Amino acid sequence: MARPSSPNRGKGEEATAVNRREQILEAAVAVFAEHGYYRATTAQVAEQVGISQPYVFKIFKNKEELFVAALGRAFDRIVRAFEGLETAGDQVLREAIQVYEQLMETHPNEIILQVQALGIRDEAIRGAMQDGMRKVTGLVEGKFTAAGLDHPEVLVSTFMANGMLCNIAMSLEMPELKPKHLEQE
Amino acid sequence: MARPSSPNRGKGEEATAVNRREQILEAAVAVFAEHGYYRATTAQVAEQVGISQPYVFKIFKNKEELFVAALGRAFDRIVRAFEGLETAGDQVLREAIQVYEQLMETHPNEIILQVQALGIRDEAIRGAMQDGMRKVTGLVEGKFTAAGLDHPEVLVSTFMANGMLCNIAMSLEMPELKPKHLEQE
DNA sequence: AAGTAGTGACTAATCAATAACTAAATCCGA
DNA sequence: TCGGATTTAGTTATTGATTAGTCACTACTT
Repeated sequence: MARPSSPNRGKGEEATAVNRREQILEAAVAVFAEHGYYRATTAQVAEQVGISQPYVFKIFKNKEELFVAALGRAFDRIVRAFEGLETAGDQVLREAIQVYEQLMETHPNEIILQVQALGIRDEAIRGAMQDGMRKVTGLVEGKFTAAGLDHPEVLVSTFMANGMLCNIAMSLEMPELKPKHLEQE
Repeated sequence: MARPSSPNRGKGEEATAVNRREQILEAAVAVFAEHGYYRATTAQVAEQVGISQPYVFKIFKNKEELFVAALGRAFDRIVRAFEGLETAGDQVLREAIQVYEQLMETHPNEIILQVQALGIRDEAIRGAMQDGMRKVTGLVEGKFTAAGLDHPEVLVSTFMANGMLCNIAMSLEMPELKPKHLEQE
């Protein structure tokens, strides 16, 4: 009784394992962001995709692996976004902020996921979080250095601190917490 | 069969409801910090205090209330610490940093608790977190203003951002993430 | 006939929360 | 000052719900 709703589907949306994986990940991001890792259930993820709950476990070994994959996806997007930075001089800083602000608007759930991962006491999840943070920090430092900025380490640290405060402001729904700079927009 | 281990206890440690409450809160901070809100069990908290699991529910209505109380305790300590700030001029900034660093050393579990609370999707807990953040931000802004600093809002925002990055660095066990300032220690 | 994509039914474990109880301390009126 | 009532501090036993994860199966497709 596979795919009862589409006995002859369009060629663009074959139900391959690969795009099921993507669908599940997308649903997982939304469900985890809404309810948190522990309260979110695999049944909710399955429901959002329109598959049965056990099928989730055919694609992902367990819930932890699903979360780690969803988190990895979120970090991949950030990395891809920052990889686009090419501007030289201190204009790169403004551009980096803009890129991140764009990301927060288009993929808020992936930001929420990160904030959640900060506090989850689970080896695999913490490991994924450490990896992600290291990648982002390293990448941004490379871009700041390439742009010829002085004290890139300090600037990256400040950038990360303000980025994190943005994430937190969003997660807590406290817009007043968002970073305030001297240069007003 | 109450208090089987101490039929005649020392007068300094009467098992009143009030100090049981304190004992439970202290254990809760430790247990929540180690395992996270959802993985931590009320049985673990009880065990650490040396009481039965159901007794926890005689003192706290439910697990959520226990966590909220533990979180409140953590914020109270931060507030008390910052209330001590009296220095004038931009020296107050250095002092604030020092006070917070002291706190992180003496009460790391309360810091971990806060990072966890950032990501917990629960109305009461989020509310407590918002309250705490507002109190701290307001208090620090008052102190910075009283010290005669220019642009206190910007300085507070930067201070909070760096403080949060410290918290995150601790929670993720990534010391390399700690804020880097220009003025080296 | 073999692989791919999927399901329905179930289970095993975990845990917050409750109910029903007891043992000691303290109070208090005759 | 004796002994019953009440309060305080705690316990044991249990349960009700939830939910990750498994198993055995089916139906298309190639």
